[in-house]
Amino acid sequence: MVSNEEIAELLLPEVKLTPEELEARYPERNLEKGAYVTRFAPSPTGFLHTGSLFTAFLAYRLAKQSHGVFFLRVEDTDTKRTIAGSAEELIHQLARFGIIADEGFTPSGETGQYGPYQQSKRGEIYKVFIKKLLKEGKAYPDFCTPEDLDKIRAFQEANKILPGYYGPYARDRKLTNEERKERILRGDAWVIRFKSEGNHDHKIRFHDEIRGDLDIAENDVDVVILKSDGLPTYHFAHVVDDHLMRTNLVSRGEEWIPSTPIHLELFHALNWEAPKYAHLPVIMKLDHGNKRKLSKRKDPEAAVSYFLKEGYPPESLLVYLMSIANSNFEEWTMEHHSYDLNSFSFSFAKMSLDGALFDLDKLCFFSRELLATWKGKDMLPPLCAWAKENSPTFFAKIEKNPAYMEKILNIEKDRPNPRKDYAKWSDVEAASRFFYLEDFLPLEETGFPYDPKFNEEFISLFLKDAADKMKYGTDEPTWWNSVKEIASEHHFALSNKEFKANPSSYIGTLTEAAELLRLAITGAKKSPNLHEVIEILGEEETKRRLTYPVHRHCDLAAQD
RNA sequence: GGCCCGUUGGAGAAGUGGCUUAACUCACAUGCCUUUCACGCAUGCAUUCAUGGGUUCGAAUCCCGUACGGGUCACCA
Repeated sequence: MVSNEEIAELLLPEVKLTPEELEARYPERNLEKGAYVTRFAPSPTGFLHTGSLFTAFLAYRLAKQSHGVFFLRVEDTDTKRTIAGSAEELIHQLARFGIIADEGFTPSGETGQYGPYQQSKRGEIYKVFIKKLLKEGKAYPDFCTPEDLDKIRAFQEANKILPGYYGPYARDRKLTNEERKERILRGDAWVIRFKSEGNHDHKIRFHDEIRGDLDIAENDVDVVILKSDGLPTYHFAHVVDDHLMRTNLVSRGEEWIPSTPIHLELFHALNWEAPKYAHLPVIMKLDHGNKRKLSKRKDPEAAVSYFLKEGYPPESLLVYLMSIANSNFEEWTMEHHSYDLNSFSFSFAKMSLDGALFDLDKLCFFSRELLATWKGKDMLPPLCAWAKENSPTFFAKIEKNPAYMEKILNIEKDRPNPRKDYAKWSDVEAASRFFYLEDFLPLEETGFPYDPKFNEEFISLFLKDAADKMKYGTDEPTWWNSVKEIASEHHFALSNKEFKANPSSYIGTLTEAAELLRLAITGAKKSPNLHEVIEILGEEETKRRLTYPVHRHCDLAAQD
């Protein structure tokens, strides 16, 4: 008679540690009541996905607001898909959003008492529990080749039976220990499967923190828990790690709901208490009238790097994500006049169940609102950082005279309702071009779309007069009065009413006069407050622009 | 295909049997303000809560069926 112990020994002779030793090595955490231990557990298989940021962010907030622990564990058990360096990149990108783990991987390395926090380095730990299950007869070696598995599946499909390695179709489950021993000694390749005691016709009920009670069929599949490469599958690694790392709240994407019964059965078999689960909705996108998951391949906004590159402040994205996560967040921001995410208490109860469509418009809205609350000095450093990475020419301009850029950023900021021009840093680059001579000169040469009702000679005279007589270095009303005076001298009506009452006695309206100035000075029909623009440009440059030979260029679509 | 989850306007959503002739926000539209644009302000935008049936004096809210959308059925996570 070959015992389970003997099989376990044959399979995993190198395992000497005991489960008890591990339990002692990773003791229960001593935290205040209600504190959540959460985690973000990415696979280092590529760039940081927007959905992952969402998941990571919420797990982070949950831990923070409950005075718990948030750790970052790298799930790299799929060695084939692992991309070197991507874990580091993930961690650094998360850090740019202020999401820095208390434990596990941080930008400055690995820390914490519950490590290693990288699954590929925990091989021995998993095997300790695999061996335990083996000894207890709760797991067994499976010698099926991929071809064998294909055959089983093909048979099931042909006979319209539920596919999978379970019950009567779990071929090697029925092997005797003698047979197992013989095949192991013979050197046949094996994996370890969990021996499920579940019944697919039974439903189990488990509580999801977001969705409430869920009734799902029990697991009856003998899932692989140890792959032929000696590493565990996700299912087993999750159960062991989250138990040993004392996670008490697992938040993950809703795609994990169907496999939760497997995890629950595993926890039960190991005699552990399962953590709470919260299955987060997935962020979707509308594609030809259909909702679908944000796709890495089709959607640029699926990659967090896209937003960073476009120059959305990380804070904006986070605010937007929180608005999708909790329906009451937006009202909270209005009530508190604040976008401080740390002050807002996130709750599962206010979470909607189906995946929100990613809405770039709304992101921009939040971003504009947020940036409007930042002064020039707050905006300058992140703007610089963005430009340095994404637009060297822009960066050079800023760096040459940061104070100048700060003034530009401060335009119309000093009032109760500041402008909301910028949703992202690249907007600043576009909007500030005319302030820089090297960008303005070529435009000036091409000419501007002056209203055809004025001839060039008149425009020249008016602008020249304005250059000479307008007041510089004064407050706005004084300046504006000087402009009005000049306009009046050139037979512009001082109000639209006056003009309407007596159109023949005026050459045009004050609005039209202002447009001429605006075009000459900024090159566009729309611009921020002219007075502030002039004050930033300075008297000399303003005069130069106003006295530059007038070129009319009517079909400049870009002048808007 | 089996199973699971979901379905309130273009988008995010409030709503948990009567206070809903369905909040609020974005987007859109119009108007006011204004030296332009933006801001701000005002107004408009679901006679209806995927759909059919049922329970009830009364349903977006409870029950059943249908449709649609999403997810999942790997030695991937």
